[in-house]
Amino acid sequence: MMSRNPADTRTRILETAWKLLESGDKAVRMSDIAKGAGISRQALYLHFPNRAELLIAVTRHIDSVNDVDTRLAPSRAATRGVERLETFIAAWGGYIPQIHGISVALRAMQGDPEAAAAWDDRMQAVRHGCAAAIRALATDGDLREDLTEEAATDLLWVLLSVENWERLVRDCGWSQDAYLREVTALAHHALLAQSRS
Amino acid sequence: MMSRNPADTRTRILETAWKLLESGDKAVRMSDIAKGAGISRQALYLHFPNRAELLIAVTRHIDSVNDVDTRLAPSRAATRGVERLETFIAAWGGYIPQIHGISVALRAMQGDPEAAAAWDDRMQAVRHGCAAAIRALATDGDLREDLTEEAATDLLWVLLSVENWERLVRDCGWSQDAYLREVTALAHHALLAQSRS
DNA sequence: TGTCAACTTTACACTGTGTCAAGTTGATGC
DNA sequence: GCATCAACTTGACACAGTGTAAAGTTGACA
Repeated sequence: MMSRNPADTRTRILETAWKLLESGDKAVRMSDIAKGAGISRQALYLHFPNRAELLIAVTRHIDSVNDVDTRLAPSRAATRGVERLETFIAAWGGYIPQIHGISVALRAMQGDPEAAAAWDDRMQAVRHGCAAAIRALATDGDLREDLTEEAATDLLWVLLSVENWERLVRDCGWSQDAYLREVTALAHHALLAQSRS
Repeated sequence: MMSRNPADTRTRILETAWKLLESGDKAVRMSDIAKGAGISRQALYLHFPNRAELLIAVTRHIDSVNDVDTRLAPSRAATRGVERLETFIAAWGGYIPQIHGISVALRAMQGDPEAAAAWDDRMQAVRHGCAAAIRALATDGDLREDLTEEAATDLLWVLLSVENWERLVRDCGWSQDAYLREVTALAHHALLAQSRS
């Protein structure tokens, strides 16, 4: 028993789970994570009460590793609405690949109310970002006239969903660059009063 | 034992499963379907080899009840590209509510390769419809110049995904009418060379 | 009357999650 | 040096849901 530091073990579990989820191919059972982290399956339950909590902890771990606030800083700093929209799409769209694996696992646990709530919270956070961008657009008078701010927020939020990223990048074989480019262009055409390329 | 006709029992199973999936609230186990159809759980396996095959049979049943070909006739009959796009969105978008329940169940069975393949097939069929509409647009010269036919097909396909419908109608509380209206408008702005309302 | 097909009941194997209890082991304090 | 404690181990078990197997019931039909 080399490393007996509980914090070490915890992060090793989280990193292992992240890696396994990211690789995506399989189902990722508790025993897989335990084996990957080099501990017994039961030891997982010394660190996390159940699978849902473990997955939720993984998302928080990914967030802290990636420093979400820093990623979003350019968007918050943007002065013009269009700029804010573009930087937000770049920030969130660039973050999706990181959380894609955990997203699949969490959505597959629809049965568990805790897991559902955790994923829902994250999506609501994204929605707030969308709302802020749309509000900035509206303030500049750049929002398409026949769209409510509410409706525009919903549309942008849906457009930027992880599922859409999965479809385009994984199913359609788009590169991450192509995804960002086309989604940004689509948002322009769909949301702005007059589209400027 | 009143109705001993196997075909009757089969359709009763399919209708029951459809109804239960549509209601959406719960997990819909084999025993739920059996109870709903008024037979024993084991009798299900006299009609379907496993859960995946049953779910697939439900989708086929829904298709036959709803007569998909008739729904798509207006789209195929459309002469101009824009008209074809609009009628296709109306047809498919109007069909989504019917298959929404089974869609959730089938996607939740990602583990099962048969279920995955079945859902994939259906999505590819939708994609073909998207491709036909895009091709018609391109032929008319109405497609946005900076879009490949391929890319435009991908975008339309993603836009019309069941997941996006779920988000907008279920999560955001849009009416089916609002969904069809806004999605059609979005497709116009996103895909057409110059948007005409 | 006998046979067959649809269906029933009971029982069990398998997988994956989560719980419980009784060890083992290494660091730390005294 | 010795006890203690926390992290971890092994092994067993309950539970849910799917799928399999086997033996019995029942109604239709020839």
